[in-house]
Amino acid sequence: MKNKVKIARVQAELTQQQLAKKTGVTRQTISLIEKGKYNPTLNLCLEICYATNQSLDEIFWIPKGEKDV
Amino acid sequence: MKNKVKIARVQAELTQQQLAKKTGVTRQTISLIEKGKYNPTLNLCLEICYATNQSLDEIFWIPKGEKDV
DNA sequence: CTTTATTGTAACATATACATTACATCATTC
DNA sequence: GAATGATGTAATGTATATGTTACAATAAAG
Repeated sequence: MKNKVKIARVQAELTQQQLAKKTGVTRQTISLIEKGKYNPTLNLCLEICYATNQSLDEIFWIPKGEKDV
Repeated sequence: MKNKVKIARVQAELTQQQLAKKTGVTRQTISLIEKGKYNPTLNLCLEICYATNQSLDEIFWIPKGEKDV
């Protein structure tokens, strides 16, 4: 699960704690998602986009074939 | 959970059954997602995109403020 | 060198995404 | 008018996303 959450978060100048609060989850959840250790739900993906002012494609898109490499 | 999975599926000329097979889930899961009755994981969203040749933003984006209306 | 902020991660609990089986409805087709 | 394909949905089970609590490591700050 390669994604760009950490990049988006840093660009938005948020800590994991702050992003967690804005998105309604815990800091641990943000940490694990950044580390690629699990597979967030669409709702949470959208909340992360709103909090960082980016789109789903910008943060979460993975080209076909690059996903489970 | 408003999304455009059904529109994308019909444009790709797939039945629920065929889309389910391509994405590795059951027909019931596809049906419930189309009906907005739950909140798919990012992995499954990506599989649906690949199977229908569309992007995350095209199928799953919801503008801030329109989500939990 | 203690304090504080940020991040990683482990153990255990809970909520929910998804599977399985099954049955119903509605078209179409033979 | 039985048979078949497409879809909706309900009951129950399993896997996993997420919460809670807690501890460790690092770096900056005082």
